[in-house]
Amino acid sequence: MAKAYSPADVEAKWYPEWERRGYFRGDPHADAPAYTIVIPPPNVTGMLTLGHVLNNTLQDILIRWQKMRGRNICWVPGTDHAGIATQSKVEVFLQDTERVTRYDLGREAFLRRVWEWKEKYGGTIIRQLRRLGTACDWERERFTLDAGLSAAVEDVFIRLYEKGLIYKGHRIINWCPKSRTALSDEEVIYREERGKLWYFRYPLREGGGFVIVATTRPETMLGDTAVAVHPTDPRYRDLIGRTVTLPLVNREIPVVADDFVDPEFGTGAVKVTPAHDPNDYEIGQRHHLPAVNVMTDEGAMNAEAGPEFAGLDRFECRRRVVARMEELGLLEKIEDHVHQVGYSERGNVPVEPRLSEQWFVRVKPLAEPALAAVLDGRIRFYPEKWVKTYRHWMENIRDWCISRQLWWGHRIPAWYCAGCDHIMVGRTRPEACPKCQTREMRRDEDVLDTWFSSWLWPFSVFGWPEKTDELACFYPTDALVTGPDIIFFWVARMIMAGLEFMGDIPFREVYFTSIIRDDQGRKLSKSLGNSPDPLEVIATYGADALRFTMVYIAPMGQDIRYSNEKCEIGRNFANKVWNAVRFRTRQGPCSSNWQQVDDLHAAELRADDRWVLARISETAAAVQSALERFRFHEVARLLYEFAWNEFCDWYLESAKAALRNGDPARRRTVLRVFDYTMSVLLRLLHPVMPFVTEELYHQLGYAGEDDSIMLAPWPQPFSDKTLAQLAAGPEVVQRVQAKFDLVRNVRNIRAQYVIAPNRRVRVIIVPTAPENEAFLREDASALEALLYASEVEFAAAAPEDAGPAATAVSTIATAYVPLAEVVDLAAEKARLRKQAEETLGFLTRARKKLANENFVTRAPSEVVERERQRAVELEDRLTRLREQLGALDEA
RNA sequence: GGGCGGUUAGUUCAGUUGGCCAGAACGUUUGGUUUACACCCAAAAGGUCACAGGUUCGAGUCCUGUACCGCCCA
Repeated sequence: MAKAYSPADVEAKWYPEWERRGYFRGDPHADAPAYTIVIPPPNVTGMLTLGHVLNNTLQDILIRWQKMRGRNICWVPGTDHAGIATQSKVEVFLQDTERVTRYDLGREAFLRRVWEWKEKYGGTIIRQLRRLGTACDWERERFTLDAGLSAAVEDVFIRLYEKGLIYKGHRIINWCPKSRTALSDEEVIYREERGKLWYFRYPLREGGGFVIVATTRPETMLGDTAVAVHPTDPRYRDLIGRTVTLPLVNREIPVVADDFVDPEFGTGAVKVTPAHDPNDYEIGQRHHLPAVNVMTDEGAMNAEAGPEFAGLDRFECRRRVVARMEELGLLEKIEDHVHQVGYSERGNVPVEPRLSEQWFVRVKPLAEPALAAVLDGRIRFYPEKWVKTYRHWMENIRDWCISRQLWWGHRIPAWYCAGCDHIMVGRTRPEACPKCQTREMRRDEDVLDTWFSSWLWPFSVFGWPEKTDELACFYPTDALVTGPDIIFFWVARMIMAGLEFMGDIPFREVYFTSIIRDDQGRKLSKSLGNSPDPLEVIATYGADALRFTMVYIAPMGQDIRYSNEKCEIGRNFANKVWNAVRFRTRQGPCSSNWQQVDDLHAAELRADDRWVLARISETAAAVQSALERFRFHEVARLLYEFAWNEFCDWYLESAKAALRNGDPARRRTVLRVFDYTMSVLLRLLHPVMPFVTEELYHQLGYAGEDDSIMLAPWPQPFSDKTLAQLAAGPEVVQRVQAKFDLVRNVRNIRAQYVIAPNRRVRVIIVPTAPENEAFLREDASALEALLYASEVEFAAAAPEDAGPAATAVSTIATAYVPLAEVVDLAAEKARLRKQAEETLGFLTRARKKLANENFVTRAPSEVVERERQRAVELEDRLTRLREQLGALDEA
């Protein structure tokens, strides 16, 4: 074995092998219970980001864990068609390469080009995922525009239309002037901006005077059809019902009273533009105001804005309107104003609220059962706090605008009769209009929101609406792992769709991942240039290192701060485990019966053996429990700390001594305990670090050529019976840890006195109790090795003949290190005095507690008992420290 | 404006139902070629657990309030 782990070859070797052997395949006819995950489909145009790395690592951990537990795993990968993103990307591409627009090409030809582009460049992310080691069932890879998934989309549209849950309506929607399409409310991102608040004077038609209105969007005044005030506002009571003349346009518009108006905002009088503001639209409805649309779909002014402004871009128009109002003496004042501006998620331009005719889903009837499923616990969220967010959204849900003025996507299956405009919804073009028999008709030009296909993902990937074996076997899926940013877009809607179309929840548990930031706490973004390329990270540190690090630094529910250097954690850890195995391979072939230790008895084992068995069993239990609660970072920490701080630092060092000095039987037993423990450790670690664990499992001979750690059983903690037989319970753990504490104390002396590590010293141990002596004598050679001692002597009291000694006072024993030539009396006294002071401090606090009658009577008896014992130990230690100080005084 | 989260060593964070002598990693200091590992070993220093009250025998943990930071929704 190489001196250091080098991941590249190992990763390149095992991934294709796993895939070739079909380990990732889900079998719909298997006897074993299924465990299913559907991947959150990334955009087909996307590249792998660290967000994907985290997300998919967690899914892979669950899948590999369940595979080892014997479940019939099925992890469905795939991509979505990302309507706006893909269409714009290809438009830019065509513009750059051929200088043509989609309008030049026409719909059919353009779509052919998008498909060509997709075949050529799309799905990069899917290939990149393999580098991470994900155990996806690649034979089931799906794309939201596949024939089957498209059929599901059409089917759902038709069903909901027939049920009256899809309708076409005139409403204010969010319009992206750049992509020239409607967006749903969820696709608008609000950003705080420093803007202005302009105060305009609107002249009253009669009697002179003005009403002053404040606005953040002056250009929309061209579409004003009223001024509104609060009905109880005393300042304006007299104005209600009067008429003002809209400047620049010269339209006569009424002053209306409406509860919506906030008297505190601006002047308390607001302009009303029903065609360009959702709230104004509502006011318009209540007061039967006309809606005047003054803009084109590209965000420029149209003819309704008047000849002076028509054709101007909306922001240019804003400047012109303000300038003209000022000329007319109608600009009262301008204030700085911080407000939220809605941006289009994809287009990254301010959205324009716009009155337009679109298709909507009436979501309320779907939302109610979907909310219930989460509130009654059929679906559980981790961390649970997201339930509140979900609930709030579900209870205030608004209809979902699903039509998009794009070409790339599922075209809406609706036809309009040329004769009577009757709407016909169906899979195919109707022969004739059922109303007027006209045979001429045109199909709706629009496509559906991408989320209208991804909300069906958990069942459409299995062939719905056909009744397939896959659906029967794999639905409902088990866990969903995704980011909290798409809880509304996707998670909530999948729950609605699952309940509506499958009659059952789509998944049982949802884990929301952390948001990844850079080491300064900034979100990762392309423009900041602070998003590392995961493939480069994998090339530098290895896939396992990246996976482990991500999991290790990602606590549940918190943001994580990432930097490439942190991957050293994972790389170093992989190397540590690699080297522990390397040590083992030098000790000869693996034990024949490494799989279990059930037939071993306490008498054959050293305390350190029993300790490591106890600890690996506890670790297995803790890891299992952490996985069940989706506490992934706890899994990583448990394994890291066990492997490094316990197994390598202590057990391996202790085993060295036994292997060097022990008789053949002892040697065999120690190797067997080592092998068993290492095999459990590797299996527990496999879901997080699949490559290195597979490689090491083979290196050690735990798995044959054709076998795999993926097929190895998931480790279980020992039964009570086995624990008793091995005497591997809490007592031995406590004892051994006390021994290690003694060792650390002696090593501290060595460091204090700068004793070269290769210099063996004599250590005299005075145990604090006879059973401690028996315990320490039992495995004296390992103790000697751990202490770097030339010899360990046991004595009943401080040695008198040894000359000046440095003293290590620990619970289990006092250790004397005779150092005639180096001991500095003053320094040694200072050192012991400091310890004595510390001990006294703890002791005082413990005594105070025990003297408190309330504590003794009210605290649980085991807590009181523990405190008593602690006090005894502290007292004992203090006594010994003082004795030693006294002895030094005499010296 | 409404809601949710955070504030613990120099830094990044653990700390599950209150029992803690508050942990880890990185960094720092000291010393190291101990035949698994310098991607390492040993040892050490480093904390009024944001602040102010309260509940409790006992609070990093529960409650109330304040400050600052962040996210989501309007």
